[in-house]
Amino acid sequence: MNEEQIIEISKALGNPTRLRILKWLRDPENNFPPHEDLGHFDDGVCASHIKDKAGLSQSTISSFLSMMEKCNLIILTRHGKWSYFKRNEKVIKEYLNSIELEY
Amino acid sequence: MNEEQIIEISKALGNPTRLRILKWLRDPENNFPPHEDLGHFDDGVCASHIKDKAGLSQSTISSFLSMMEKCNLIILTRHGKWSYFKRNEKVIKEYLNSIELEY
DNA sequence: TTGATATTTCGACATTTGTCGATATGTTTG
DNA sequence: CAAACATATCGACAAATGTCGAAATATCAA
Repeated sequence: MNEEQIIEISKALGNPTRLRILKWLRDPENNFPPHEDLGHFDDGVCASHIKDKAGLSQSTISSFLSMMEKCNLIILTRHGKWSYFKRNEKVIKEYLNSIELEY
Repeated sequence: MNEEQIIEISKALGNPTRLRILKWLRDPENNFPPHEDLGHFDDGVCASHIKDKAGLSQSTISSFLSMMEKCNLIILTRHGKWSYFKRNEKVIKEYLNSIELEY
C-alpha cells in the first residue's frame, strides 16, 4: 500500500465517530436494527442506521462515509435509494501489514 | 489500547513527514549520518538529524516529535543538550493489534 | 560566566477538518 | 407524474493542524 493511501486511512481513523463506525460494522447484528426491506447485512448497514447510532447530522455522516469509502476502508453498495456500507477487510489488512512491515 | 490513544496515534500517522520519520527510525544506520559524540543509535536519532532529513523548520519538527512522543509512538532520551528519539515498538504493536482485533 | 549550540515555546497566519442546516438529486410508489 | 424518503452536495463558520521565524531555555565548552 502506498504512502498516500496509508495517510488517508490514518486520517480517517483519527476521528472517534469514524473509528466507531468501523467497529460497529464488524458486527451489524449486534449494533444495528435489522433492515426492513433486505432482511440481511450482506452488504453492510445503510447510512440512516449509521447516522442514528452516531448521533451526528445526516450531512456529516454522509461525508464521513464518503471519505471512508474514498480511502477504501469501507465498500458502498447501492440498493435502490439505500446506500449500504460494509468493511473492506482486505484493505484494512493491507493497511495494518504495511505499517507493520514498512512504517 | 483505549480509543483515545488509537485516535492520537492515527492522527500522528496521518501526516507524511511524521509517517516518514517513523519509517526512517526503523533503520537509523541507513537513513542518518552517525552521531559524532555517541557513535551509536541505541537511543535512536537526534532531533537535528531528523530535521535535516525532513527539510522542515526546526520548530515544526520539534512539535512533530513532541506529539509523536506524547502518544507514545516514539521514546525520547536526553543526552546533555541532545534529544534522541527511537521507535516504541511495543506501542506500535499494540496499536496494530487493537485495530486488528477491536476496530 | 560567556558564547555557541540543541531544543522548546510562542505568536502568527493559512489550510484543513468538524459540523450544521438548507438545498439538490435520485429512487420508489401511489 | 407527484409525493415521500434516502442520500449527496453546498455554503457557512468554528476549531484544529501545518508551518514559519523569533524568542526563550538548557547544556556544553572555553
